[in-house]
Amino acid sequence: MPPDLQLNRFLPYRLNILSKKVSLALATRYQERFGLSIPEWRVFATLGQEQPLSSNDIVERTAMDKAKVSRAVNRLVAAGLLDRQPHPRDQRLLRLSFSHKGRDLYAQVAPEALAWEGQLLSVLTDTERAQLWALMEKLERRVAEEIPESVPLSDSLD
Amino acid sequence: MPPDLQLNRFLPYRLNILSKKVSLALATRYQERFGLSIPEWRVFATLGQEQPLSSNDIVERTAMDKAKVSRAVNRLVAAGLLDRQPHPRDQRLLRLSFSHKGRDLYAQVAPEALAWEGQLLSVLTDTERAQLWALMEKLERRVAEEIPESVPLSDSLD
DNA sequence: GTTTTATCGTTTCAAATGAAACGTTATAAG
DNA sequence: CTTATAACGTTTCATTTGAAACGATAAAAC
Repeated sequence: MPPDLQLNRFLPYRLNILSKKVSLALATRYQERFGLSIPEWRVFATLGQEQPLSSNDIVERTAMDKAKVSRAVNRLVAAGLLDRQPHPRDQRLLRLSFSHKGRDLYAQVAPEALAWEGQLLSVLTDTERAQLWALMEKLERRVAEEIPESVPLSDSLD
Repeated sequence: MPPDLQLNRFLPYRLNILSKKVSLALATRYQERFGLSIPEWRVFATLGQEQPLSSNDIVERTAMDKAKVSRAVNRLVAAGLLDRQPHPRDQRLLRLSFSHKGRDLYAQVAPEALAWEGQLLSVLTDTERAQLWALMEKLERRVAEEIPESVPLSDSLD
């Protein structure tokens, strides 16, 4: 008798597919309209939260690989969207922040991302949205207990 | 005034991180214990649902790239876990199914995956689990409407 | 029946990835 | 002070990735 593993009722599987679809749908938009790759968008949006940040801050906040962050930052700096300055007290750190151009772009991108999310969430009631956040937080806390010591969250987990 | 995009309340971002963490936690287990890579596990688990399947069936069911499926299938066949036979009526198709060894391995892996999922879901009540599935299904249907025509779901969506 | 056209799975190749090594700077230990 | 250890960000390099080209088969159009 085979074990009853119903894949479409298996959380890791469904979560992966949902996450991919959501990322793709969104990525298609800002790729086409703003020329940002996914890693670039992640870095950019993270800086929208708080500035300045070091590369390592961004690694921690996004669960991205540090090499990937380094490359995304370089592209953003080259594109004139970020300023990169040495930290005055610790020369190992970078102080990353929006350039003027970056701030302008963020002012365009962020509302659009929010609007898109709003469309997506429009299928849920307020109660359901609250449930969704609560459930995701519970799961995230639970799975955090399981993850072996600070293993980097690589991309190719599919 | 900056647009208020709170990243940790932004669904695509949180979904991505949760999905990564879940996949990683699980992957670590079957990688170490059974020597299966993530793509291999996906193919393997899909065949656990239904047999025989063609490579293309697996592509559709898993949202994986067809080149990746092709490579994973080859490794599984080489490892003696799958049988690959030509389809009698359509020579383009493969008939993939578990070998004897594959069936044995599945009998080991599947219960373990289910048990692990059970541990993860143990933080949720029955009601909450039902909510989770309902919410995910709503979101998935909604996002499916947004996805441009049959764009493949690539891996590097992060 | 012959000629498109489409489908399946593999292979190719350029790009992306991430683990490890590296140079640099800071901190801790001696 | 000097040496050893740690942290930050970049670079290197082998591997993985996936878009596109491909060969082979089947279906559709003519």
